[in-house]
Amino acid sequence: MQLEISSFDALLRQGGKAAAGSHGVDDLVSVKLWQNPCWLSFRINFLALQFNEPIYRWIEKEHGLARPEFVVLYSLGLSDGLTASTISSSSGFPKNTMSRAIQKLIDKNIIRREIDAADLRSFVLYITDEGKRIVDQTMQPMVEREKVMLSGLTAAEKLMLSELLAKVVVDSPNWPPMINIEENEE
Amino acid sequence: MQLEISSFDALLRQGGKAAAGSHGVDDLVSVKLWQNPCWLSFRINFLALQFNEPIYRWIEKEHGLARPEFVVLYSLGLSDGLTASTISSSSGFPKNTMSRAIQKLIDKNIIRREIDAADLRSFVLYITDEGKRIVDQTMQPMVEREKVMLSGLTAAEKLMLSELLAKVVVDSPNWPPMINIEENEE
DNA sequence: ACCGTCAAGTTCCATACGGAACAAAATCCG
DNA sequence: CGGATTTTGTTCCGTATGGAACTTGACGGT
Repeated sequence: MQLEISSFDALLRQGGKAAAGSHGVDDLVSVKLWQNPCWLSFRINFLALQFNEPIYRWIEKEHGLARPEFVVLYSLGLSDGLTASTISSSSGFPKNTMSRAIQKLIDKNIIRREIDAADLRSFVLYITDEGKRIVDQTMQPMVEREKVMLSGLTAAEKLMLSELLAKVVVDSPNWPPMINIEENEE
Repeated sequence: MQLEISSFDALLRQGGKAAAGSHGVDDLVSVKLWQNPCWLSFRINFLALQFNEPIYRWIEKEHGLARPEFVVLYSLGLSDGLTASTISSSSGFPKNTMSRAIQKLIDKNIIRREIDAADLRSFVLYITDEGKRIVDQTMQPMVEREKVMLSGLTAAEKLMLSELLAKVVVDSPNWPPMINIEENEE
């Protein structure tokens, strides 16, 4: 069965092609940009990679923290006093990976853990001064990397992009969970 | 050292907050949306996850293909006759991971490999009929997932988002490679 | 108050992952 | 031409990963 491609869908995935020309970008990247029914996921994944790869490589080298560890640390930097499961669900990492990361951070005195009197199963996590220091030192390269990635956009375009992405994220709780597109086999 | 936050940066990361309200979205997600100096990377990574997680779970279950395998297959579906290294560099997966994925796909008769007479080191990869069948069957859920994710945007907004993301991707070859933010230690 | 169910974290274990070393072929360059 | 260098792809190997089972505590209903 061939998919029907509406002309608007075609328009969508060609978005911005006219203005782009063929500057420097890799051949296969071009194809994935302009001849790809899944334009959104490619672009998002590509950009995520462009951010994550250098940043996490640098953090690993500079501070000895793997990605799951840094995710925990960064989350606490934004909002101290979280629990493991909260961080797990907001970040998409499974809870056992988070559990190990938390252990390592505690061993390194980067975070600290207190028993939650209200729920003896869970612990509340707090960032230490050492942890705050690391967050401060990593924030600069991260912000800088984002700035570089956005340097091709005008101020108005950056604002527009920020708004559109936020709007999609905010809408995410409304999406159906995509359990079994085809329930009808087996 | 505290970072200087310009008022435009603050505006940027608050992009779209007024219109959003506080609908359903998780507490920590809210914080990461609105109180996060790295608004771009969070939003991008969050959305990538929302796409990848259900899709790759479904592909694994339905077709027995892991993510690196499917990346190879999908790339060939868009542009047949690629080499391993091309796919590796465009996707961000290391070449040994791609190598293994290619082996598995060949074993499963999903792709096929021919010697490149012009360069005896490399192989040219082609998708088989079975491979085409799988691509056809997976395209529908993937496109559908994107459609769902974008359902909160108007047609004009979708087009704008597509253009902005494409523009950033096209600009990526111009970014400095971020080798050693601070060259001056060790 | 008790029992079944659910939620938070940990541990176990098989496997996938990716860095590094490697072999073979192409390319560069004097 | 011939040796140094780069590129392509594979293999090796230690480690991180994430599914599943498990422990402990909370919760809901009767």
